[in-house]
Amino acid sequence: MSNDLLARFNEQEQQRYQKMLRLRERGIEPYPRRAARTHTAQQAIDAFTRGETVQGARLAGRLVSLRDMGKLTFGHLQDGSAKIQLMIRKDVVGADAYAMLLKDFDLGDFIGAEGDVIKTKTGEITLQVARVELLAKTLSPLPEKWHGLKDTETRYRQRYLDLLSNEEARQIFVARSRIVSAMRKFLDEQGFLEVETPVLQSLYGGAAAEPFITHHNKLDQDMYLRIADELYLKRLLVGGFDRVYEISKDFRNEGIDIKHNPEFTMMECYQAYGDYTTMMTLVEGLYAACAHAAQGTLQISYQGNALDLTPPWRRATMRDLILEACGVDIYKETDMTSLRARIEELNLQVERHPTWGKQVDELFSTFAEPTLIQPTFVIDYPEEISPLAKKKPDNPRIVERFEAFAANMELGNAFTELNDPLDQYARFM
RNA sequence: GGGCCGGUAGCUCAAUUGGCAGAGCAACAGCCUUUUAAGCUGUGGGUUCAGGGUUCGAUUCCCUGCCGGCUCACCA
Repeated sequence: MSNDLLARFNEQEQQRYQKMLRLRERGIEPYPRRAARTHTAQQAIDAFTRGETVQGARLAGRLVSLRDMGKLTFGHLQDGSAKIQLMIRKDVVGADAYAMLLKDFDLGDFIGAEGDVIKTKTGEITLQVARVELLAKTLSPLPEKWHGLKDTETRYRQRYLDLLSNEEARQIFVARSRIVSAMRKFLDEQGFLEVETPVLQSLYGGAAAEPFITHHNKLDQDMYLRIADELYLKRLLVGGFDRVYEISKDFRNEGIDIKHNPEFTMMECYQAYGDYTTMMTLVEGLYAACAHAAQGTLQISYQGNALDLTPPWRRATMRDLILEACGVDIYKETDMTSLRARIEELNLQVERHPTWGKQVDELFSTFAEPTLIQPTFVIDYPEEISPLAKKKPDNPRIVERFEAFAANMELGNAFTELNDPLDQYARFM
């Protein structure tokens, strides 16, 4: 090791380095090539719980706690599946191995442990260790065990530390993976074809957001990272596919907060020959499948709210929701003058907007949206704020569009696609 | 981008009016055969985010910058 690198080590890293050298001097390779393992921690626990006798199980993972009681030591080993207690007795593993464990192993080291699964007198399922081995010596100490890692910068920039010390972070990764996989399975079974469309686009569209700009050197041309997949997916319908979807990373050069990230994942799907009621059925079924996969139930708890995702979800028109929430009937106040008059008559505290459609949307988000806790399809939006949706047959000011809400959060957006080229042309003139 | 708050030991946090920079966990040396935030005794560990200013003296007050949190705007 160069002196440069050694000098950068802090006290604890120096100590761990010395332990590693000691192990090597005794002929123990601190970084062996592979580890034989017969069970993950979860598999060992599950097998024992089922009543099976688990003997000579070989586990591998990080040593995450150690409680030395003299001739007996307890600890925990954590692998990708779970955490399991280790019980290490000096008289079982032998004096040399026991001393090595206590002197030269550190929290955070990857170790292999072989033994029988038992239950201690406090009832915890535990590996009674007959043999331990080092799988990889770590030089950096782990974050503190009790308070855990809280510094947000470290949690985000060194996500591996967050995963190691915060169980919730692990759970979120697992839930996310199950959700994405349930989404694929559900859509595949419904006859959708998964596709990938361009991330680098010469013209961006499908949403109203600032793009990230990059440059193609050989073409000497600026390109944009996509802000949405919509336009390319629709072209696949034109090309003859009836049902397509894409799970994609998209990029928006906008503000960052708890619900917004410049780089984010979304799913878009398009289905021919149906309308927005078809999509509502699809969406509630999709959420139900994802919730079942991630939580095993459709009764979920989110930020203090008990949510029931069981289909069918409530459907309510934007008009009725606004009327209930603040007493304005947007089907009566159909122009800016009468809408403003009604708002002033009721003395509503609401931000002003230049057009009727935007003013209606503002009334909705100010008064109606906060009331939407249980899953709800808000249907029938103003045409002005939905330029790609088909108009209602009986009301040209309103289009067949919905947004799904739950726990005051938007879950999705869809509409009966406008496929009349003359109407579409007229709307952009 | 605006406003407010913050950055101190490996981690989580203290530090009175500007006056020797501390605790718990982690680490190190010990004791302990049923612990699980184990317990007990002892020890070491600091460029107080960076740079500048005021002062006899700055973690503390002022300025600039960097990074983060909350919030408003934008966006989904």
